[in-house]
Amino acid sequence: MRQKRNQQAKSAQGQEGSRRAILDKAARLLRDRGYTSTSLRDIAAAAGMQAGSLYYHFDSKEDLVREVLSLGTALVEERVRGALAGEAESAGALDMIRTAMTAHLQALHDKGDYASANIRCYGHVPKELKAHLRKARSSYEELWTGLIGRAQACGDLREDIDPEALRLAIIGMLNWTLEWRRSVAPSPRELAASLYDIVIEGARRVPG
Amino acid sequence: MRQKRNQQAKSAQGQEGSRRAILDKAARLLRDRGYTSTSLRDIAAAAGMQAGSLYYHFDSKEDLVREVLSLGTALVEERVRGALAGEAESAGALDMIRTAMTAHLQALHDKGDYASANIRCYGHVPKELKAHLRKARSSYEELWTGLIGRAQACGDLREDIDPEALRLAIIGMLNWTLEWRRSVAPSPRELAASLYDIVIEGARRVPG
DNA sequence: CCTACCGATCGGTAGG
DNA sequence: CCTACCGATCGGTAGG
Repeated sequence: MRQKRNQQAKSAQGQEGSRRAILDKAARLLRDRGYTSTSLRDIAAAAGMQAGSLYYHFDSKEDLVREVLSLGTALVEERVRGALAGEAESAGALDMIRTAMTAHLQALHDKGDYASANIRCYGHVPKELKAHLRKARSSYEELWTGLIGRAQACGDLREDIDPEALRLAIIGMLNWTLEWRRSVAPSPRELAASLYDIVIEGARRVPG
Repeated sequence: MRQKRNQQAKSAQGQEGSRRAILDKAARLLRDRGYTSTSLRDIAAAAGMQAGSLYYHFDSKEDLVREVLSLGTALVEERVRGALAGEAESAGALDMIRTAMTAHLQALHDKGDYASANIRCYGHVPKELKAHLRKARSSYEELWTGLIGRAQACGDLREDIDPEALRLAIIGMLNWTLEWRRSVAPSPRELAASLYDIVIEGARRVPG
């Protein structure tokens, strides 16, 4: 009886572990090869099982990929919200933007297979799945809209800049760093500092 | 005799026309679906021919795609160099950067299937082809390195900013606009003006 | 979870 | 350029 319960518990853990292993391997493959050139057989082999066995855990390829890419957005948002929550209460609006940029880059570059897979596959995914992912992104976009809006309201950022353009400029800069050759890229922290400096202070030399 | 020469000329034109039509259709499909989900049968059907007939014009899928994606880089570089060549001699270093940003965005958004295909497929392409494309990109990168270097040398841009970080920030901002929903995006010209303002002047509100 | 298999589709080729 | 076809591989399923 006890034996049986243990087996059930062990089995449940094994199932969850396998499921997580599949997602991990899928994230890496999706990041490296893209949506359509990542086959279920590739994913299964990487996870140490047969192709058909994936259907014990997922209903379809689209289902599996949806979970990977949704996690990608969720993990970035979670990390950024966590970093913001850890800020001192005295932090200004610009400090929070710098913190968010740093956390976003860290989520992308440190074990960021899920986030990278999302960014690199989003454009090539079936439209039904794309619509689903777009909704998940909007929550994160609102976070940034709030950060920028508060910085403008308290006078830290120019109010003549379209907040949506600024948000897309920042996100674009950050996400594009995935295209950099790894050898050239500095640490996420240094990278965030450089890009924050450029976009907030401006690249123009101020005379005097 | 004249008849025959005309036929030959016509035939040559027809071949070139077909070849160009194939590339055009392939560019659009590659932009929309990505590398691996664009089949040769899709491309052939869009160009009004049978799948096997593509091998009359190209040696392989990789060969066809290489030509599309290489053209993508070349067309952007050409447009930017053309715009810079048309600048007044009195143009300052920052004017030239603004001109280059505008031309880059115009090449991306106005009939920019080739450039968009390059940007969206680059990450998912076979590594041999990727190495080839990287070389083609480096010429364009040097153009930007030159623009930024001159602007720093003449005192228009801060010299404490890493020129490579600035180049990648600008290119990242510009290329990421392809991810915007079309309904939201303003014209390339307005877009370039907004992003130039953000990156050069900075988003911070200057007191006073 | 595996074995064994399905129909569909892929890139590519032979021969004209 | 087309017809007709190749072997390989795809996502997915039946039955255990």
